Amino acid sequence: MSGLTARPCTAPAAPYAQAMTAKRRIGPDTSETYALILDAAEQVIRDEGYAAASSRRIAAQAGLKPSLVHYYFPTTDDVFLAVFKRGAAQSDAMIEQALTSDDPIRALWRFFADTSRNALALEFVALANHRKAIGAEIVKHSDAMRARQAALIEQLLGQRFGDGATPAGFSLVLAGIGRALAMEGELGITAGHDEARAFVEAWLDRLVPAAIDTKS
Amino acid sequence: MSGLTARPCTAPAAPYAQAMTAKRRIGPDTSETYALILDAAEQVIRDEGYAAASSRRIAAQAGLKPSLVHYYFPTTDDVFLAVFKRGAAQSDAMIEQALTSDDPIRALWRFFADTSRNALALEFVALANHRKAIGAEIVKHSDAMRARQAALIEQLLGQRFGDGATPAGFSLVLAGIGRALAMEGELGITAGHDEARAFVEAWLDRLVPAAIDTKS
Amino acid sequence: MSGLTARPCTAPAAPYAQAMTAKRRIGPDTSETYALILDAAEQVIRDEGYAAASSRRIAAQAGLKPSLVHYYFPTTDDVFLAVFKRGAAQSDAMIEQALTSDDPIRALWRFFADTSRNALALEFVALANHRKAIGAEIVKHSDAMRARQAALIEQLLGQRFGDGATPAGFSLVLAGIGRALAMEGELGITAGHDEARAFVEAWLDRLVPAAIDTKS
Amino acid sequence: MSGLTARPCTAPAAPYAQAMTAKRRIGPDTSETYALILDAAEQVIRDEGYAAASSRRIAAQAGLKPSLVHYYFPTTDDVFLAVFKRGAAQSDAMIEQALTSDDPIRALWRFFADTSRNALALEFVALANHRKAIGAEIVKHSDAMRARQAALIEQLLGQRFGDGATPAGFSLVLAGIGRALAMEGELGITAGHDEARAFVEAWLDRLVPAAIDTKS
DNA sequence: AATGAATGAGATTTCATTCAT
DNA sequence: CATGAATGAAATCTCATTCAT
Repeated sequence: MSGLTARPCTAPAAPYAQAMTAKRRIGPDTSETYALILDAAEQVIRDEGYAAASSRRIAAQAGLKPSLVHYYFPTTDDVFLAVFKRGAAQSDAMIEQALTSDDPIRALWRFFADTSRNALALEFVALANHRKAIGAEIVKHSDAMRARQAALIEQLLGQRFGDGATPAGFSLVLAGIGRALAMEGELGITAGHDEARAFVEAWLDRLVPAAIDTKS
Repeated sequence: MSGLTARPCTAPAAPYAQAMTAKRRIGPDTSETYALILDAAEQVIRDEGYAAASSRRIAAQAGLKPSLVHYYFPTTDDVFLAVFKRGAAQSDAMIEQALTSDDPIRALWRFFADTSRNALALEFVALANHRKAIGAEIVKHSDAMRARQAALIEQLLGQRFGDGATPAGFSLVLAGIGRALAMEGELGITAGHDEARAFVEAWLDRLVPAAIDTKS
Repeated sequence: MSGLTARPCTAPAAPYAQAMTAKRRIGPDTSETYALILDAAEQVIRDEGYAAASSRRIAAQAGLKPSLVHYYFPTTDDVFLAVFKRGAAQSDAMIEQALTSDDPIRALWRFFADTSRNALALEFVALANHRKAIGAEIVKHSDAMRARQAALIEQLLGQRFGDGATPAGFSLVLAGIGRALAMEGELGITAGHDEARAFVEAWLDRLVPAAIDTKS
Repeated sequence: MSGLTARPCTAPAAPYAQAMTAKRRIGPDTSETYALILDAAEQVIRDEGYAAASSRRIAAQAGLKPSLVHYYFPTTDDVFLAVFKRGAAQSDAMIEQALTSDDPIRALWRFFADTSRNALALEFVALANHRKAIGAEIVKHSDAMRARQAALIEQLLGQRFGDGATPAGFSLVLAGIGRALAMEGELGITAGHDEARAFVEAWLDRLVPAAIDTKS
């Protein structure tokens, strides 16, 4: 795979963080170096894929020595998990901001169709295939996010759904279409994109007519 | 699968083989090992992710020596590309079958929401981020598939779309929702799934009412 | 060494040609393919060094399949030896032509200082370090050549050497200076070259004055 | 040899090390392994040719693990370059010593005709054909050496040259003859050697008569 | 006369990780 | 806090060679 070597899963399903907490610093850290490593790791994952995100590569990106990465994150999986958690927290904040904005539904849609966080999320989904800790974290985060959205959508749209849709279903549908647009867009696929966008917007207009006025 | 009489791809990548590409024997004897490798590679990618699909790992899965994998596929990328192309051809066939069935729209929807081909497709999308050859192939295939679907949808549903939807947009929307269901389902996320499914089916019922009778 | 892998010397000091003569064709062959392989091998050795001249690489250069190279030359060393022998024969011819020309001494000097055959010769000398068969062949050829030259120089210049020089010594001196010029010239070293050339020519003029007139 | 306080060259080639090159410890502890690798590499190149100098082979010669060789020299080319540079520095020292001796011209001639450093130098010239970094280093070193010699020869012999020879040309001529003697001698070619040696010495006697007395 | 298949060895390089300091 | 040294494992790829056809 030329450069994409699968790391030997020395501790595949191991208690990846708790057991060695005592040994080395793990978990949120306020130091600059810690953030620097996460930034570098995110960059590498985004640009070259999770398989390229070795501790050496991350250290190089950060301008640090590999040993230091291991000092902060005993295991490379720890880096992945920390990057995911930070990214998930950022997504949460963005969604929270969307949901508390003037026009929550459309803000949510814009978030879903936004390309910026998509490549990273996709890498983590692919990664989840063989890093169970990542998979569990994704599920946890995804469930919480959908529940939060569903609650707010219910409160906002209440009885409006006439097509058999429910808040959670609505959230999933928007997310699915948005993600497809973002993912395909990044690959360079554009056929049907404008039409799909227009279709969703027309649909939202029917569901949330009042917001048309308040929308920027 | 073995019906596509795949030829070993040593020829295209090996520098010394250009002169005799045409003479390459493509009988079943040759294809067996070739198909075996592709099967093994697909299995590994599906189960453990593309990053785990090393020539060693693939060979082990196929019960072959690693050297033999390199004999058929000089480069690991060649394996990926061949697996993708074979998978794409299979998808094409499935879609074609769906589109020529009694109830093409719902068959298409069932294909999109089907979990079986999804993990593999996702791996390739992730892989495409840093393997341009894969990316190009995905785009090519995806564009062709969407065009084919749009043409048939147009012919079937014609003026029925009342929401500003168009055939290509419709295809994308169905694909996006289906993929979200499949991907999340595989991860273990289920919130909102039944509702989303019901919603799509209700929508399809409004668009393709006649088919309700013919559907199983 | 990235691409320069030392071939495992499976049969290092083995009777590299005699023993398997019966098995496969070896030794001078008049077929086109045989010459094609030698041409390709020479090209590769010249351009990329002897270490890059693998049977695969040679086959690629010749547009043939690797198996065919092995069919003509059971061992890669056989290729080297054949290339060397052919090159040596060509050098012999060139020297013979020089020695029978109007101005043999200067023609010999021009041959020595000629760059064209130098890179190849150098590769063979380097190769001789660990392929004893090559080394033996070089010594044999070199001794014969020097003897032939010495005989002719003696006949031409006879008693002219006043500096304690003898024909064989004279031949070696010319060869050494010429080779240095050629070798350094190819590397891009030029300091002192014009001066050395002028020096040799002045020397030859003193030794072979008559030829000044006959020289073109 | 260990007196040149060589630093491990991990720094220059390893991407992650730029920041701390200055901090690299260069104490004897570090240098030992480094020098050990260089010694082993030089030995292998000398005995079996540059093509045999794989990281495995070098490690075996040094009694180290192959990984350790890569730790010090990320790339096999780095080993070659380091060996060349060290050898060049040693040559420089030897030449400097020759040039500052009682009888510099004859000492230089003895250096040129010395067999000990010749095999190695030849390997590097052959290597230079397809390793441009090596080639550049050879040219650089060779030019500097010739200039230094020419300057000193001029100062010593000044107007003595009567045959159209100049200091730089003289240096090249001596080097060429000396190298031919050394190289052929190593191969086992001896025809004309004594005569050539006698010829050069007679020539030097005419050029540097005074030294006859001081010479051992 | 020629060639596809196969294979074991080995070369280069990268990795994660440990450890002593 | 941080890091240089070291190492075993693995990944990718190339080789020479054999063999059956």
